[in-house]
Amino acid sequence: MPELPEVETIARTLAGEVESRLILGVDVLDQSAIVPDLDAFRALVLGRRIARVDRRGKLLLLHLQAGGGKDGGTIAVHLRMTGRVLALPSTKEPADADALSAHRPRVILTLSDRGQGGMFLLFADVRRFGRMHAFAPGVGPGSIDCWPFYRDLGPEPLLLSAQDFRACLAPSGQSSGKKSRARIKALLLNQGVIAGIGNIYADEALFRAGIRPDAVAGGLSVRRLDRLFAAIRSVLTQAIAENGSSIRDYRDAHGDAGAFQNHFRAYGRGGEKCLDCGAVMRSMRVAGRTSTFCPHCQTS
DNA sequence: ACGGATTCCTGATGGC
DNA sequence: TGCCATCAGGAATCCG
Repeated sequence: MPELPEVETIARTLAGEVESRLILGVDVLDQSAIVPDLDAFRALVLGRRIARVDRRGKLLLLHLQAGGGKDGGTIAVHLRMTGRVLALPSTKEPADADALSAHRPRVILTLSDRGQGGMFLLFADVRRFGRMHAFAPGVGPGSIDCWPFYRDLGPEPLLLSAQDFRACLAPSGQSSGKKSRARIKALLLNQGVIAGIGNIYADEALFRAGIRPDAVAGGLSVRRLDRLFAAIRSVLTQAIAENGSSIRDYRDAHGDAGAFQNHFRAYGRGGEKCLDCGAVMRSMRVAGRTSTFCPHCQTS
């Protein structure tokens, strides 16, 4: 599933292929893939230039430019489970059509020639959970800054101090004085608390920090939270260096798989032996997700 | 108000 | 071999 390292890898591999190109064509093969509706989406992106590609949390962001270099709004792609964004060079041959449809695209953007031939940007997604959102420039209704999911995203884990990490896990507005019973894994998966962590990297970070996924976050010591923060940074950094984790569907913009799945120590290892102590790894459901941990190495 | 459960989707997988 | 139930999960939404 595309989490922070996967989306970062897609952004990096996509940037070199599409930056500075104009969007000349918008083909929507599945209208449920886009927000807003077809006419509005087309009006927001057609003729715009892709100025820059980057990422915020698990969102892939295409920053657009209008005529005269003015802000042209943003395309935000959320890949959810099985989404892919691919850059495919145009060959100007009739075979192009077959090559594109083999990827089962939901949306195809036809991009301008930059001197080395044209390019297609494909959004494909077998499970159809993902979305491609188009936003108007500036702030105000219809701009990305007013999209609640984007506006309320928590901080980037790789641009955060240990102290700020502890602060964002602390329950906000505890006016009643009641202690939160939220599980640590539920908080890590909550994009409004911290952005970009999904099931894979939550399990991997908790394993490396020696903390059970069902531990109550409010009961963890400062020392253990600092250890968790270090584990999150370490696992995300390593995963980016390995171009992400490809379990089944994930590919970068060139269609290449990542390699961090070969370094999993917790995710998907239920019933197998712990690589640290040899105990049998357990799986349980926490925050609605399968969560795998070592009952010996990880504690509440 | 908080936190858990459900829903949306389709392909892979396992049991019989 | 074929069929059917089960599972995977991010985030919106529903519910106790």
